[in-house]
Amino acid sequence: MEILEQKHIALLTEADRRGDGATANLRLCFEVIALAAAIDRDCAARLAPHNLSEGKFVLLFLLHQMADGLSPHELADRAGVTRATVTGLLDGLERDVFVTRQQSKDDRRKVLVRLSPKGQDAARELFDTHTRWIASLFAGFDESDRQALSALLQRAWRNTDGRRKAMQPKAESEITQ
Amino acid sequence: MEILEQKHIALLTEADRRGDGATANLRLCFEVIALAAAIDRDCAARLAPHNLSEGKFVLLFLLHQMADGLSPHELADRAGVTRATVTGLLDGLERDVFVTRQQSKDDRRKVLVRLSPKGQDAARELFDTHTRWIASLFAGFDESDRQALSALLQRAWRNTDGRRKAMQPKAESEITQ
DNA sequence: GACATATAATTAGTCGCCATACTATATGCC
DNA sequence: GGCATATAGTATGGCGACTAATTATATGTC
Repeated sequence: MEILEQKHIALLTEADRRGDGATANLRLCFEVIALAAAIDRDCAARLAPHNLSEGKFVLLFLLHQMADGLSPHELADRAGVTRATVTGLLDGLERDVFVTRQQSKDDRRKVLVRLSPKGQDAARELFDTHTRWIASLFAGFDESDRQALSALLQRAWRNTDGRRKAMQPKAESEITQ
Repeated sequence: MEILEQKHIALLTEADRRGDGATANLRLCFEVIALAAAIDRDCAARLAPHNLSEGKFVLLFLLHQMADGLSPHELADRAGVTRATVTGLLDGLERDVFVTRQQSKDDRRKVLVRLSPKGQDAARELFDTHTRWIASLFAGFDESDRQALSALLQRAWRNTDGRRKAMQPKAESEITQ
């Protein structure tokens, strides 16, 4: 049984053939990506029966903490996606009656999103199920395992472009986004 | 600087508040996912200037190894996506003249996909650039680091649903997909 | 008070992925 | 030989993400 996917194996085989020496690092990278992809697939498969996706689940969860409701803008910020994406997710959630949209009184540009009773139930139940499942993936890891894995992941992460870019934003004269 | 994303932090905060004890495992899972997502983003950002996506890059690379061309079906199998997805990717690659489609003579249902000269160049150059970049993410890892990380990832992977399902397909009387 | 600017949400268009359904062609069996 | 079935490729439509543009509303300044 192999954690890697078809495409990774093809890439590795070719890299090996060329003998460029970095094959071991390539494999490692693909293992990280393949594990994450496997977890994402599991997550999607577990949420699908409820008519939910990962993105929708995050919104549900965010709203659950905020009894007063949140605006799409706030949801976007907290979920880390664009407002346009939130609009799309809310369309689905509203259609399936997990959520209601209601115009704000003090600022008529704003919309207030609240959980419906169905949404409340789903959020409460799924949050538990979900966190228990995720935790179970790492069942059997003790504190030293966790620290070892975390440290190794951090070391790789320090080499990503995205993190580099996030490091010196002060030097820029203009923030593009 | 934090490897985790907004949504992960929100989830963790709530789990912590509830004190369900599994927070450390949750965080670990999110770290894996966040690193993989960061790598995927970098990958997309590096390929975008060439008008390529990760999916298209894989096809380019697969074709590069096969001078005689491949059918969409074979491409789908080796890339690990559906034939329909391959059709879409090929549409884009053909539009940008990375690739040509040509009907097979011996089996008129079949199509033979080949790299154009532009595709050849792109594949050769990008394969090198790309593998060097990926390897550089794990620069500084020695063999024991690699084995440690790999072993930890494998342990988590053994707990995924997808892997479980792949383990006993013999017992089923019918293969649903 | 009016106009420039900022902000909120949505719409429209693109992309990559999927599942499903269709068309054309091969193949196997009676 | 002819019909059922399998296979190859594509079309269609959905989802979730993005950017850019649009519309409505606030706000700040002269």
